[in-house]
Amino acid sequence: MTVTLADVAARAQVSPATVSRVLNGNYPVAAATRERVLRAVDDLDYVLNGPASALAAATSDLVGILVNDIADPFFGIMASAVQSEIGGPGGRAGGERLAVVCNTGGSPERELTYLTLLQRQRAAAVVLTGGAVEDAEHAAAVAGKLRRLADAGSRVVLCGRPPAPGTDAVALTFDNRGGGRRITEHLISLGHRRIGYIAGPQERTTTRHRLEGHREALAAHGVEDDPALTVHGRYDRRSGHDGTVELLRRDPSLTAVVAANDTVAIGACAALRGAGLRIPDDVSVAGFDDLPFSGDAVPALTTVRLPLYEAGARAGRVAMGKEEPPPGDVATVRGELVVRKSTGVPR
Amino acid sequence: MTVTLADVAARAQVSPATVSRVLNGNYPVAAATRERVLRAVDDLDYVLNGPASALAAATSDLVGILVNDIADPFFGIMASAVQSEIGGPGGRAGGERLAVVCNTGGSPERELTYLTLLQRQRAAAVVLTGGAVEDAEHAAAVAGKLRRLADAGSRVVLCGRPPAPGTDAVALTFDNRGGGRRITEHLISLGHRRIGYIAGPQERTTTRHRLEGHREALAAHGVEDDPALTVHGRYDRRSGHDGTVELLRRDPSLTAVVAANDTVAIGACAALRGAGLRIPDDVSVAGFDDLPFSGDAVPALTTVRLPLYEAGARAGRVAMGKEEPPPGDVATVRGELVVRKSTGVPR
DNA sequence: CTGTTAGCGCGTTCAA
DNA sequence: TTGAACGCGCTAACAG
Repeated sequence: MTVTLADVAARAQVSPATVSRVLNGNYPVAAATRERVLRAVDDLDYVLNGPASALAAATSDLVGILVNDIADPFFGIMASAVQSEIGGPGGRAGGERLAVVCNTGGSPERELTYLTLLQRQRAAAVVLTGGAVEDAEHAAAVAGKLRRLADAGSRVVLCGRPPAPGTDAVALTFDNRGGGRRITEHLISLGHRRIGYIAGPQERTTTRHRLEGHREALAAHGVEDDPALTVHGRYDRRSGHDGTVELLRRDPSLTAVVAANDTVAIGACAALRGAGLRIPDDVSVAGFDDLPFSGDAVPALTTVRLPLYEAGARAGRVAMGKEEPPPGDVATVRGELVVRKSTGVPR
Repeated sequence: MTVTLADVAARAQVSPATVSRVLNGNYPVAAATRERVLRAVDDLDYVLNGPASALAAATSDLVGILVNDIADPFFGIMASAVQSEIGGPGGRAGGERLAVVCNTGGSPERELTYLTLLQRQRAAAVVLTGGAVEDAEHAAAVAGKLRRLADAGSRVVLCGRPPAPGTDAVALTFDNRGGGRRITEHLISLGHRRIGYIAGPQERTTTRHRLEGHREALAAHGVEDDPALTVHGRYDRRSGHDGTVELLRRDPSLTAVVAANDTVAIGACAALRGAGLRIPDDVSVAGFDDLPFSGDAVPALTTVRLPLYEAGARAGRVAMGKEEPPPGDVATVRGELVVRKSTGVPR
């Protein structure tokens, strides 16, 4: 039915072992023989059987990339960067590796499910992107999975995610706290004192770190941290809209809104506009991440730029063993304040 | 080292076959025995060996999803929809299927490479999203790959892509031509006569179909189709910006711009604003797709809504055999005109 | 309902 | 430099 290695061997008049060797290029093979084999492969339209190969070699060409939301460019950009680094030569049997982007939807259970699936597939490497869920039990379960993946030979890299204690996974962490601090400092320096904050989901590390940075800035400049000025929601536009409506209800005198990320900020802008407020004349708005659309928003969004592509690419290289892990297996990636048109002096 | 099926069998005091049976749930097993096996699996922290399983069963739990650009929500939305339908029960060994999102970057070579990789992995199904490249040689190569995938037992579904002649792949096609016609008719009905068109890459089906719809509308209403009013570019913001600058240079009197998609439209808006023109007072702008940000743009974008999520979900179900393929294996998915604030009567 | 027996297709020793 | 033989871990008949 389907053509196998043996068929190729027969046609090239060599042994199956020889065919395997030319395909993997791991052993010396006479040039003439290799020619013959390659021709047979071509003639027969032979495609290596991945599972069989992986079984025999006890490793596969799969590289898993876990993302919270594949429809969100924040993750899409990192995923495409990781993927750009894992292709090319270096893989077994033909040189190409298969990037497997897994969409967890932010669900802890699905995260674990996918890690199991990748372990089952004997993935060559696994890259986890985005913040982690702050739940002791889940964190322990993830750590266990990561440890077992590593034991089985998979390289594990965290991208934009804090280190996982109890594992030796390499972590490229975003400096969310520092970014959060800088964006709020920017607003304070403009003269804002009543600053609303629309945070992400309560239990995520990214949410907490950005919020902590915000509070650090308030404290450092002696600005009151009114709990009523912080609301939580998801990392989407809707949350920005609804959160802003709520903040405005609680304190109509606020002069600035900091959003958990750019998508949330866009929703905030919509809500402010809906309330008849001008940006930044009446209320300033700040985001986080600097996604592609942020510069095109009207007004262009002041935000913290995270080098998503660069971080993803580095994670990919580390996962492939093409780059040394950072000292201590942890690197912090800073975000840069980008001041545009959505922030100004308070009215 | 790693625990195998045999280890589980030994601990549960049953044969390996029985363990396999409870794991796959394909054969009747006594409740007591199943209990015992499941406990042993748990005790030993056993994880099925995917490659071995796939080798023996001659099929895998992998489902491939090909996308042109994973960082583009257009594809992200479809991919997440496909993926939402392929999980759950029905897969082998534990019920979960692994969605493999493959990023071709729009490159024909990578498209072929990924198809080979998926064939190599004996993927259970493959979903190709987005337009096809219009190159006879490449089309033939893809058709050949798809045929071989189907022969090997993979189900092949095209989502938002025209049928592939010479294959029996199911196609859920977007009515790009009809959408293109409706958006331009909308502008004509508002009174526009000098309408610029920023098309996508020359050689893609999506580009051609949308453009043809545009021209049909012009012809149907006796509006001159000036070749100078059409420019080509990529499906990104930059192309929208640059294309608009060029169109403005060629004809400063144009009153409307139709963009290849919403992302391009956003770029067009930025360029118009940069030229000191108001939208829609001076120039109307229309997009295509209705991505999440389109309603939040300022002004909110008039566009053609494509039911990306629904189409992706349907493709996923068909790929899983959960839904019957449409009659003739081809279904056309219509886009709906969404009139918002970016279009108005010409100045 | 369960155990026994063969492979699935390939990589990798060990000899030659 | 090449071939022969074995086994990777699992599933799918076939018995019982």
